[in-house]
Parts: sequence; C-alpha cells; structure tokens
Amino acid sequence: MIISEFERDVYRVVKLIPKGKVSTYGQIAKKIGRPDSARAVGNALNKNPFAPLVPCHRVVKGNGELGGYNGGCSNKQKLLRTEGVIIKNNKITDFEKILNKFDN
DNA sequence: GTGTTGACCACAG
DNA sequence: GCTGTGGCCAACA
Repeated sequence: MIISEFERDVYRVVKLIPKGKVSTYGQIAKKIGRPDSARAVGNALNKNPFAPLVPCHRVVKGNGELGGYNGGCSNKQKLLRTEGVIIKNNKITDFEKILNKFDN
C-alpha cells in the first residue's frame, strides 16, 4: 500500500492527537501546510489505510459535530466518552476545551 | 486529459 | 442563520 506524501502527513498529524482530545479537518490541514485542503484531509481519512492506527474518531468537523464518518466509526464515539470526551447528539461537548489545535 | 465527487472550511451576500 | 462560491488533493468515469 503506497500513499502520497500529503496523506502520510495527514496520518502523522492525526496520530499525534493525544488521548481525550480531538481535532478538526481544518486544523490538520493547516498543520500539514494545506489550510485550504480540509477536503483532501477527509479524503485521506476516508481511505484510512491505517484504520486502527489512525484515530479517525478524534477528527471532527470545524463546528464540533462528528461529521459523516459516523457510519464507519460509530462505536468510537463511546470510546471517546471513555477517554473523557463528552458526545451529545453527534456533537462534542466542551469542544473548544478538548480541541487539540496544532498551534505551533 | 477533462470533469465530477468526496468524511470540509472560509468568505460574501 | 442559510445559500452559493472558491479553494486544495486524490480517485474515478
């Protein structure tokens, strides 16, 4: 399985998200140097060649909603709650508090 | 090779 | 607050 440098960066950053925290497509995109390519980030995670390795459940939309990945990672929501992330109606409670902004 | 689509975000009206 | 448009990367028809 060979992937592009872009996707590799995406997975690298996503894996850096600490337990109990989440991030957004936009933040990840910005971190890897493509602030306008949140779509490509989602696409990379959609393929998800590192399914258990990349915590896709810690990646959500910019407004705190879970997003459309819900179909494949629904059980991960419960896992997030176990890690301390409160999820309410497919939305993250205290989203800004647990949001891991890769702000260097 | 061109156009469309996809787990999206930001800006303008 | 909602809608439309522009923007990036990769995959598919």
